[in-house]
Amino acid sequence: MLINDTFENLDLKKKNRIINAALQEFSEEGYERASTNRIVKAAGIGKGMLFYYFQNKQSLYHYLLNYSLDLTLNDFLDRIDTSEKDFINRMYQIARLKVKLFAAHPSIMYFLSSFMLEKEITLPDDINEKFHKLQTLGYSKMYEDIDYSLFRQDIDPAKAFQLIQWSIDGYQEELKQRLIGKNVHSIHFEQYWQEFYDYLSVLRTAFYHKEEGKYDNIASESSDKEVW
Amino acid sequence: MLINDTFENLDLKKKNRIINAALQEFSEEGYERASTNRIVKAAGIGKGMLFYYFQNKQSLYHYLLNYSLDLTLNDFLDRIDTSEKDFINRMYQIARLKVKLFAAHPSIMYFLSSFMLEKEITLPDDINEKFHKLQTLGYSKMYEDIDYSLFRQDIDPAKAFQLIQWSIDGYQEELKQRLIGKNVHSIHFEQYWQEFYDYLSVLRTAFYHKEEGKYDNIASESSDKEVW
DNA sequence: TTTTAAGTTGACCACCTTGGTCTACTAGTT
DNA sequence: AACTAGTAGACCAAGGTGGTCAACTTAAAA
Repeated sequence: MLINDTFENLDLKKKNRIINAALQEFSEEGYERASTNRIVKAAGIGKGMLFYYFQNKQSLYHYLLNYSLDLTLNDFLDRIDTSEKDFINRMYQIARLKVKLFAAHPSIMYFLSSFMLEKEITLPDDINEKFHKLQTLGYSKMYEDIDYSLFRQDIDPAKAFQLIQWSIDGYQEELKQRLIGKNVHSIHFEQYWQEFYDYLSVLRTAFYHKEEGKYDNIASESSDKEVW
Repeated sequence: MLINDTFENLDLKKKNRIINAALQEFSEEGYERASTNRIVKAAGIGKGMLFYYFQNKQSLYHYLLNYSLDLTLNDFLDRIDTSEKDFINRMYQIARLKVKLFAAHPSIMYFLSSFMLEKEITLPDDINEKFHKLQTLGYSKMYEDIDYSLFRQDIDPAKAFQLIQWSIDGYQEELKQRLIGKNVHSIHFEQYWQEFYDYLSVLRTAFYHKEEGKYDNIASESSDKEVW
């Protein structure tokens, strides 16, 4: 992946400039159309250096992918608290982590999305394995140890799972569209979390059986100090 | 758009070969990256002919877009029956029309999806107007004249609308993923409509207030003779 | 101070693809 | 025979590609 450790020992600002320039180029253009010329230009380094750090374009791509997967594991999956047995609460928690991750590392998230759309990419075994392990882990972190007894008894819980999942995905997707182009720092996330919370309340009413007053306060992690 | 009517008077098979080759190329590659060389090759015509029919690449694109919008209006929007006041039934009807359209003209649907993702496209006024009229019409065909009284009274109908909408979109998206690469004629649509129907039943149970037995048979258009 | 080595640059290369033109050709009609 | 609409594809200048390499700078070692 890397020719030597020159790149890893680089000044952190420079290193990040290069990584971000590359992530952005690859996610906007896809692997094939991505231009190493534009990458070095955006990163503010000479063309030669890129190929001094990385053997070729492909190595660079693999490096970025590996880097992104590691970050997803550490900053997202490993932080999901599976002791939360309420499915809707679990989803709420995951949504917050997702948004947090997106706000902190947007270019990485865009890069991973674009990677998922690539068709003709072949990966070295180790990265491929890492990727699939992550997928499996993600799946279990979402669905394992859920308390089925909360669901209405006249509804198939598996179907309820799916419908709730799709609803949340739909909301997130729409929110993404609505926020496109806005400056991340100018967004008042509170307001959107409130809106999201309202939708979750409706889902609770619709899919759980009634237990008056039990879930008035959904945000168990309300000790959060961040704005979003 | 067209230089003269030579293209419209073309042998229908040839005309469709060209249209489909172009639709496919544009949807797979996007406007900029699409190659007129590949289009003529796939269509089995000489390079010269494309520019004999169309002034340039842009004219061709505009022609295709106009063509696709017309078809969407005639084969989809105009066929939505707004006398159906039940939101879930309306959505069911729309889903069937969508799938029908997709099966009959997949390349057009892919083309329109890809067009929606284009960022730097500017359209001539007439096409732009047609596009926006279609959007408005589509919106009203989906949400106009819906019977709110069917919804549970402890749930905000606007939110229920959205959640049902997102659920259906989610199902369709997942189905698309599952069916990717399969031969369209080998698919047993019956089975998927049944599955879809089951999800809609759940949504009905969750979001409508109880009226025993009233909606056992959702498919009012069960006189359909088609396989799907 | 001199030598060596690591880090860095961008001009350069051979190659490929692009949208569009134009000459030459065919086939059918007058 | 003359004309014309339809057709093909070689050709063009322009511009981009991933990758190389000789030349240069900087800094540490001897």
